Amino acid sequence: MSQVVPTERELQALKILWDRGEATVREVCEALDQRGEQLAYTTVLSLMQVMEQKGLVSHRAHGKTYVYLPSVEREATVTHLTRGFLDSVFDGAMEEFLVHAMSNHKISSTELNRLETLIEQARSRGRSKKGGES
Amino acid sequence: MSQVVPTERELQALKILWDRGEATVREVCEALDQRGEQLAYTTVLSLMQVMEQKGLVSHRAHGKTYVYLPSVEREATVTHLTRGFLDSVFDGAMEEFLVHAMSNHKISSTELNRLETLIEQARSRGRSKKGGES
DNA sequence: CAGTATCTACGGGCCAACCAGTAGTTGTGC
DNA sequence: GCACAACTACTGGTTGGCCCGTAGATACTG
Repeated sequence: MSQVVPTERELQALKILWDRGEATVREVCEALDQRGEQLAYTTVLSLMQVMEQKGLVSHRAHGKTYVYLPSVEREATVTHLTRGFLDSVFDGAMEEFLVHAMSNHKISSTELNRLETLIEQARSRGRSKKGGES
Repeated sequence: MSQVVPTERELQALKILWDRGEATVREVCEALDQRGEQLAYTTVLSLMQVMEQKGLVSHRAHGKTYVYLPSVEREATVTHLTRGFLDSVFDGAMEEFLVHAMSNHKISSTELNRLETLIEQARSRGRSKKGGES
């Protein structure tokens, strides 16, 4: 099961589907256009077909056109990608990442405040939360 | 110049070089072995050659063997990889990442405490620290 | 009906990453 | 010198991601 991990392009397409709920090839194509990625229509079509084959999206027919919708959840996918990143770059240590992020002034003071709030929330949630698996 | 970004395998090799300072192909090969990655000697050799060509490492001759050393800094490389990840997954928003990380109980309470400390440090550094670019 | 527009299906080309084998070189021991 | 061991150089093969063109089906228009 282990969730197929989307490639860069596939992720871009997924984002569009997640935002809209569903979309035709044409719509994905245009949305990509607006984000500065100009691709031939058939290129996007191929992308969707590959993604469907991977189980990332599914489609239903509306007239002669296909309407694609995501079949993986945004949260789960992002979690997967994040874990992969942390594993490969920081040997899985989230803390290492945070240390790195902090010491690189990538975070504004506004975000620091916001971060503290998040920590508080995480603490209170920590009580009731259940442990899943890897 | 925009720094060449290492692939997964290349990153593994770089980590070994960063840890040791320098290493021969044989040593990299064995280090990889210990981390569960069994690769033919010539495969690792090829890897190093490609990396050198990319400017990720350099070598000096010691007898008939080459001793490789990293020519990119760990910090810079990690920063690059991190930025790439944040851009592609979170549209560059570090905060989004943190929100995601927090709400997924990936962080233990011990780490939460540690994180608070980091925030404090970041605040005090924020004063004296100078901003770089971008 | 003829023409046009739009969609899907399929196939192929290109390139980077990855893996490894073979050949050639060099050093060492006897 | 000769055999052997270890190293580098070079070449090739496989895979996956990415991009797109052509062909075939379908619907719409005058």
